[in-house]
Formats: sequence, C-alpha cells, structure tokens
Amino acid sequence: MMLDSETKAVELPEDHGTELRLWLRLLTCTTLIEGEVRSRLRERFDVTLPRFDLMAQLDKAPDGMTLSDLSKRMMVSNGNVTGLVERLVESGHLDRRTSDTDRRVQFIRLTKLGRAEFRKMAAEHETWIADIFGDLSHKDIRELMRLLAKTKASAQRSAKARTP
Amino acid sequence: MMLDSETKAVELPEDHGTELRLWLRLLTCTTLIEGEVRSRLRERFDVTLPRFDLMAQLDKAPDGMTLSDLSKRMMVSNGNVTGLVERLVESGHLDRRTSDTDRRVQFIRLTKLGRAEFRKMAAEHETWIADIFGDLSHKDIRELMRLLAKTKASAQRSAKARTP
DNA sequence: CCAAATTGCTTGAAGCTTAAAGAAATTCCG
DNA sequence: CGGAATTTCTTTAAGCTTCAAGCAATTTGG
Repeated sequence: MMLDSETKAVELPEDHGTELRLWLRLLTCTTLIEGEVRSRLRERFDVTLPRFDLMAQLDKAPDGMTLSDLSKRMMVSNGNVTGLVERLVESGHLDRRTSDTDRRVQFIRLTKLGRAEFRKMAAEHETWIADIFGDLSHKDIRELMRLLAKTKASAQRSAKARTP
Repeated sequence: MMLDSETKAVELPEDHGTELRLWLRLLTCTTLIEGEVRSRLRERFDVTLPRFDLMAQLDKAPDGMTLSDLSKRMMVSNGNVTGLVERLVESGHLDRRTSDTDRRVQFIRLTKLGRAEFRKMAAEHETWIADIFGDLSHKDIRELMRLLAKTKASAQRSAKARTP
C-alpha cells in the first residue's frame, strides 16, 4: 500500500467500492445483532450489554483480572472500565482488591452473586446467538470464521502500519 | 428453532459454542475497524464517526431526508439523531427545513460546506477501508459479502420472530 | 365530522464512551 | 542511589446512545 502509492504515477483514483460495501455490510450485521442482544438482555435481565460483556470477561478469569486487562480485552478505554466496574461493585456483582505487591493494581472478580447471575444470563444468551445465526450451515460458519480471522489480521496490520 | 424446542424431549443442552465464537469474532473485527476509522477521522479531520456516518447518509440523498429516515438508515434511536443533527446544524454542515405538507416533518440536507467537507473526508476514508481490507483477495471479499448477506437475513428473521 | 390511533420529532434521565490530563506507584538505567 | 520514564488507574469534559414519556400534527375508521 505504502509502496504502491509512492511507486504509482501520481494518483489515479482506484476503485475501492467493493471494500467499502463490505465494510458497510459487516457493520450492519454487527449493529443488527448487537441491538438484538442488547434488547433481549434488557428485557429478560434488565442488564446492559457493556455490563454483560464485562462480566463475561471476568467469568473466564476465576482469580480476577486487573482493570488494564479488562480494558484491553474489551477493547475500550481505561476510564470506561473504571466507571463500569464502579457501578458493578456498587450493585454487588463485583469485588475489588488491591494487589499486595503493586499498589497501583486492582484485581477485579465476580462475586458469588455476580457469577450466579452471569451464568444464568450466559446460558440464555448462547441460545439467542445460536438462533440469530441459525440459518447458517456448519460450512458457512467455518468459512466465515476463516474469513473473519483473515479480516482481523488485515485490519491489525493496517492499524499497526499507521502507529509504528 | 421454536418447533425444535417443543418437539424435543425437554432440554438437552446443545452445543452452541461455534455460533458464539463466530459472534465474538465478528464483533472483534467490527470494533477493531471502527476504532481505527474513528481514530483516523479525529486525527485527520477532527470529526466524530457518528457525524461522518450521518453526513454519509445525507450525501446519498441530495434532496434531503427526514429525521426518521436518518434514524432508520443509521439504525439508531430517534432522539440520538435529533441531537446529532442539532450539533451539525450548529456547525454549519446541515440545513433543516420543515415540510410544507406535514408540519411534523423536517427535511435535512447537507449545506454546501457540509457536502464539500464530507466529500473530502469520504475520499480518504475509502482508501483507509481499502487498506484495512487490503489482505483479502477479490474472492475472499465476494465470499464474505455473500456470507454476511446470509447472516444479516438470518439475524433479521430471528429479530422478527421475537417481535411479531 | 370527530375521537382514537398513529406518526414525527423532542426532551430528560441514566448510562456509555472517548480523549486528554493528571496522580500515584513502580521500573529503568546511568 | 536517584531522576526519568513507564505503568496503572482516576478524573473531567464533551459527546454519544438508549429508553421512555410526551407533544403536536396527521391519518384512520366509525
């Protein structure tokens, strides 16, 4: 890409319409599904999607995670996580403990209540997702997984190239 | 799905892990790309992604659109669009005019300034997207388009089934 | 024609999100 | 050791987003 634009005779406007259409379609799919999941979470459990996502991360780490880990995994800003955690501690779903060896670090865990509620939600959530993707064959799914992995790698390469 | 769960002998917990993993991967891709685009828009043009998206919709409708149309196309709430439009009118990018035949309706258009700025941004934006998807072959793109179309249809079917 | 339902938009409260700046603790390295 | 850089987390301001309630205009169906 960078080589191209330097090698090329000035700048013939190329056709990038297909990539753009692909991106818009990808975005539409995600927005659609996200909205559906958000709605069902609110309706069934009166919980927001960000809270569910945060609890999902913690459920995978029984010994807890730091705020930084959470922020990296969830791909959101640090300050965002600070606020989310605060509200979830307030509601009794989370537990925070300062590290013994590094007083900057906080370990966050699900409380017993938090874990129990999350597990209940997660079970239903999984069936929603299965239904939402229900018209795709196993082969479709495999193929999508492969192509999205490639997409992710491509996007990461592009992002990295910009921020050296 | 509905038939299944009624026909089936109570509820054997099925394996829906692959669908869930697919959803998470889809979400990761979108979040990654969205973040990258957001960053570049801010850096290059000091504009937010929602404003860019809104202007993109309007650019396709030279005669203007109503707030409801915008909200449907962008898949966000009505109130959200009200605020976005307000700020963009304020900054001179948008123009609002009440319909002659229905005094509830407002037609929103890009101003000359708005259109000029958007076109400049859109041209660069398209090259970013092309680069972000740059590692995908034409065949990959065609295949992804097809599978995402199927995904979208499946998600819409699922959403519709829930809200009759 | 008119009451009821619908449509288009706005408002308000709560929560989410980012970017940027800053505070506190730790690590690096000369 | 000790100052500089880095890391972890919080705070702040601005903006985005949803949901629910509400207002005004229009359409619908008796």
